[in-house]
Amino acid sequence: MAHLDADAFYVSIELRRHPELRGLPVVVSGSGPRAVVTTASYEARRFGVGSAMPASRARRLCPQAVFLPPDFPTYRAASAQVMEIVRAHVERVEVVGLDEAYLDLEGLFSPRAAMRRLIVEIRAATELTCSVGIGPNKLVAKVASDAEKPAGFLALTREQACVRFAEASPGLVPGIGPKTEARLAEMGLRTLAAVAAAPEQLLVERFGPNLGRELRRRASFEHDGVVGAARKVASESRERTFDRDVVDPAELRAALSRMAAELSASLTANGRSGRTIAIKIRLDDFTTVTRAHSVPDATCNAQLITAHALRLLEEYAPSRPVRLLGVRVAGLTAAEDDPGGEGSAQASEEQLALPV
DNA sequence: TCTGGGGTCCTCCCCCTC
DNA sequence: TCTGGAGGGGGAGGACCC
Repeated sequence: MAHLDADAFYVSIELRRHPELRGLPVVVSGSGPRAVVTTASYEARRFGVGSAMPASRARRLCPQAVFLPPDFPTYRAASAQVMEIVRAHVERVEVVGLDEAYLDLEGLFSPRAAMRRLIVEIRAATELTCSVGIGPNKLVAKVASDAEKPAGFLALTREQACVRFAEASPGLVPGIGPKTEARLAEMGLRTLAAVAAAPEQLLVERFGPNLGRELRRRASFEHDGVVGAARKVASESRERTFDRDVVDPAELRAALSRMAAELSASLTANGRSGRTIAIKIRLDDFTTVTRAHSVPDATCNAQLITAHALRLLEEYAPSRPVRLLGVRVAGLTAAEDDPGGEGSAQASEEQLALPV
């Protein structure tokens, strides 16, 4: 299997339109006071700027960097172009986000040569460079593609991956995040080799049967995931972090109503509807609360989603200033799964359920 | 330093039903 | 009639990913 990952994707696309910025530190980020960095060029990364960092901090670390706003429609179009080229070379492709994909290389005569040709073709057609990792499973392929970025190309067996990354911290492996890494460190397990060698019983006692066993397998680069098709969408949401914390209930209601209308429009346009309506509230101290309510029939109706969201907000009645507010519809069914649902043309005639 | 937006999956707990 | 366990669904929170 291979993992293909475009290098600094958003920044690279911006550099196509702004070639004069090549070689300079460039950062793609939002513009508000609470924006975070979406992508940084490798020149900016040398100053310590990285993804998900507050843009304010990025400016302090690298005041000379050029900050550009994200342009997602253009990134989506570029992604589609790249994935079209990938699909012309490989039959089974699992796209993950805009900038990466897993490829099933089974049956290819010369997988490495095929991947070399693919990245040359992507570069010629799009001016974008990619890194590629090849391995016996998705986990090895993913870690291998990250190992020598940018423009990396690395093929490893599982055993080679275990040796090469033995001393790396557990967080190198996808699925082991900062929290799990910290808990492992508390147990004295600070490297992948240490986690792989830890008694399974110890990990199971600390993390439970599922995660405990999975951690040990991942640290040993064992993985049985297949290159699959895109998963069904399970939920859709709209959320917004306010530029300043909001106390006024009327302002919160207005923001929530706007987001509910926007979400409803998107669900309707995509023929989706869902049974669970939820709100998300982040307070000024960063505590995050969710409240949800399930209705008997799947809906994408703006009035209904808004009414339930407002009711959940009213019941929670935030006791502190609100930093973020959001609305989500989950338990989605597509129109073709649910021909009588509100995603269909009959929706307008349907009796609306009142919030209880 | 002060932490986005859009998602998925897992776990725990509670309640209801059988 | 009462009690207890199993199992499912919903709700909440958390970890993780791009």
